[in-house]
Amino acid sequence: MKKIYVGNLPYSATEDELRETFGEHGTVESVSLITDRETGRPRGFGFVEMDDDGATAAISALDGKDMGGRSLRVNEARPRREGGGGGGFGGGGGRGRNAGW
DNA sequence: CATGAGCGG
Repeated sequence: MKKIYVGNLPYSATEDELRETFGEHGTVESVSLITDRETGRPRGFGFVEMDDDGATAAISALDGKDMGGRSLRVNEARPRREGGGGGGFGGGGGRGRNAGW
C-alpha cells in the first residue's frame, strides 16, 4: 500500500470526490482531506492510501490533471512528520535533519 | 476567521 499526496485541490473538493477519482484507478484504502485545525478551513490538499499498483496508476493518471479549473497535484507522500521520517531520516547521525532529503 | 502554499494529527 502507498500513501499519496494530493494537492492543489479546489476548496470545494470532498473526500468522496477523491475517493471516486482514485477509485477509478485502483483500490482506495482511505482518503483524508486536510483542514486547518485552528480555523477548520480546508488547506486544499489531502492524502489517499491505495494499494501499490493502484496508487502508481492513479499518480500517473491524475497528476497534472485538470480538476475544478486547477491542475491536480498527485505524488507519493512522505512520512508525515515524526521520527524515522522527515524528521529523523538517516537516523540520529545527520545534524541537518533534512540531510536525507 | 483567514484562500492558493504542494505534505496532516
